[in-house]
Amino acid sequence: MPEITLPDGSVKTFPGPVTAAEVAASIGAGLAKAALGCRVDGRLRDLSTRLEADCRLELVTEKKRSGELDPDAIWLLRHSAAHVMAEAIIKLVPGVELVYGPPVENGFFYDLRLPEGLALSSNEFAAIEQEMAGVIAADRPFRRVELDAEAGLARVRAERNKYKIDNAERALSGHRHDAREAEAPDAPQVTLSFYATGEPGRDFEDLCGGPHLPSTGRIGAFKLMSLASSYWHGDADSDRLLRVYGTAFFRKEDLASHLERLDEARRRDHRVIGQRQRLFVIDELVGQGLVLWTPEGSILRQELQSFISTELTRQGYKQVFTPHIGKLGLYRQSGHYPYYIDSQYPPLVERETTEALAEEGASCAELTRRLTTGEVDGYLLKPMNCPHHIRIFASRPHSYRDLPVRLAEFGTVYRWEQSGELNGMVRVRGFTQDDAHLFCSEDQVADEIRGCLGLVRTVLGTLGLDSYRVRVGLRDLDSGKYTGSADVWDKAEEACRAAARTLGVPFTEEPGEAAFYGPKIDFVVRDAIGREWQLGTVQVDYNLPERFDLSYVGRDNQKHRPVMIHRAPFGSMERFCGVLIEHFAGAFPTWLAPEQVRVLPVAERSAAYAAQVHAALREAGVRAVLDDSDERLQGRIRDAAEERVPYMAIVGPRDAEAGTVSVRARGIQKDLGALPLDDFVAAVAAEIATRGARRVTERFEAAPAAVS
RNA sequence: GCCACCCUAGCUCAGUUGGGAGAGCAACUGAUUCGUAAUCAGUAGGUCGCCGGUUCGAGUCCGGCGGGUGGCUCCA
Repeated sequence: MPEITLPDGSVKTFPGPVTAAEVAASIGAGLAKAALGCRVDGRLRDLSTRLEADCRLELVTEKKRSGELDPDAIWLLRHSAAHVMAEAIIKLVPGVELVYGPPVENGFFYDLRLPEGLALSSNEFAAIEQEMAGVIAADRPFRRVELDAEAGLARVRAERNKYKIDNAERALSGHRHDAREAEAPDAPQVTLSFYATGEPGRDFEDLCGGPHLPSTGRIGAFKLMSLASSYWHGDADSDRLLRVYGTAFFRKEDLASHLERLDEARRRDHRVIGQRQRLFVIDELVGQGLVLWTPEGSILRQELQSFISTELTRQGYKQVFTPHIGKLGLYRQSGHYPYYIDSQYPPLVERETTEALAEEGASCAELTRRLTTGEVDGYLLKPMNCPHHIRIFASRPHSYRDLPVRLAEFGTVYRWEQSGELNGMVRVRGFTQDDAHLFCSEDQVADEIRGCLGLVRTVLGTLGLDSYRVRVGLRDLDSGKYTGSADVWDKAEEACRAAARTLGVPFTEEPGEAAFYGPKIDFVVRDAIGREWQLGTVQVDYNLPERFDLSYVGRDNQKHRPVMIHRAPFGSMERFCGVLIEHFAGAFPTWLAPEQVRVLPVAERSAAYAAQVHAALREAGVRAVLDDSDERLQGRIRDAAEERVPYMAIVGPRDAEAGTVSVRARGIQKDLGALPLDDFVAAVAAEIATRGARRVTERFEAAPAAVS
């Protein structure tokens, strides 16, 4: 006689086992119709689940009672859509072996193995979608079939699909990789479940832990998105699978708005905007992942660097410059070579050495060996700036009174990223970090970390990237891969934690995410359309000072080991600018905009005055461009608007007469009115100097339409 | 690196079963001189990514290479 406790605290008693669906029906017809699944004692289950014992029951509907979407509902929907897609694909491509089809953040995928010699292309999506639409229109129920382990395994084995056999074996041994329920990871199942999309024995059936929607008809809208490949078990040495991505929603409008969001992201893509606004190019003759900054993009970067430099100077950093390469021995000592050998450009070896080796008939393997041992020396494109900065620190004796020593450099480093990882400006092979290394005593670590965080706050705040969080990467206590003693680590981790707390932004602690030489703090910023980007990092390092035997003389006249802090709060100029392009969708704040004001004479007879306005702006340090082409004014306004120029100064005979300019501001589709030329120049200059704290548009807010 | 897909004018793209290489925008020239999101006309522009193959004939079919996109895997 189960007693069912509902979320409102009420208890319903039934004379015998009931299904969740029946409980829903006993509450109301509306709920019975809306119910998609249920949570039994917090675990997501089918609506058809039989409740035999006392439990807490929550019925899952599209929206929670509070009105927000229930993530479990969308999970059920997408998991079910994955089954429908699998059925459609199997029907259209006989011989396909299904592997694994879970819901994911924005949809679902199904991994499959195509028969030898067969390919699937996105051209076939329409046919698959049509097939799926048929299954959905038929509104077939999802039926769970549960077999004991032996019978279930026998059945899966009979299908001769090694992937599903593996899935079944893993489920029975507790390794369910599609685990969602809290109970899951290590609780072996004692049964295997299959889900039929319709009638067991007649319709499509798939080994699956469930749960699912009551029926296919609940899938309101879906779309196949893309094809990709994946590895079985995520293992590069294992089978390659074809992954078909799709997404599904309860309503067509939700799918439409999802697609609209994707479009918006595509419109903001820094590669698209970067090309349209000519901010950077990546040229295949120069090389993959190597960014060429155009004059326009260079302004953006230079403005950011100047801003950051100003803040660094304010915080007592000293700027340095170091070369792009260094001798291999330097990196052997730091440990970067050969430990990270796979992610470095190969070493440069002197010509005579190469020739001697060739004469000797040495193999590549032999060369590599000698480079590693130091029998052969060479140069390395620097993968990090720290060794160079360390040598600057070591070039003179230091007293405790000097500390902290803060060496900053916009340092360009080169890393051999896998070609498949490269992405526009945000994942590249040569990039300039806003790097600095702080050499300090142990008791200065916390303050120095706080200083780094302050810098981040200032810069991100100015850019309107107000939403960001912090990840504190701590060591994994069970692993021995770290250098340094436990108490030093404890101190460093506590310093990171304490510093993160003072930031006043959300932070998470992630054990196992520390660098091998120390804990770190990563910054993850959220851009204007809600995407997260990992930018910079602050890392505490006890290892390199040891390796380079760094020291300072303490108050006690003894040598002491400094602690190093590595910090690149914005990661790299490439990634940071790429993120900013997307954040601003190319509409940069005036201080960053490559072109700040466009001067537009109404017609040729105003050319002389326009030239005067142009000159006055340039004189004041404003990046102004004069467009005196004989396009009509409308056309030139359109051009400037599309190029996202912050301000247009439109001048005609009336302005020439009165010594004014008529102002248009980006994003405001009208003439704001006229300002005296000097006022306008001063207002633009002030907006630039204050990095947007004061704005030209303020001049028009007090008295809108003062001048028409 | 791996898998799938893609590569046609400066940009965005069309090119049907293998048979004349196209459009819009940009550029250039001329006309137009105009007060707030596209003035009109004309001209020029291509080794159809590169190399090889099949074919009487290849942008189109096949193979190799290069580059890109989406994923996977990685990211000091």
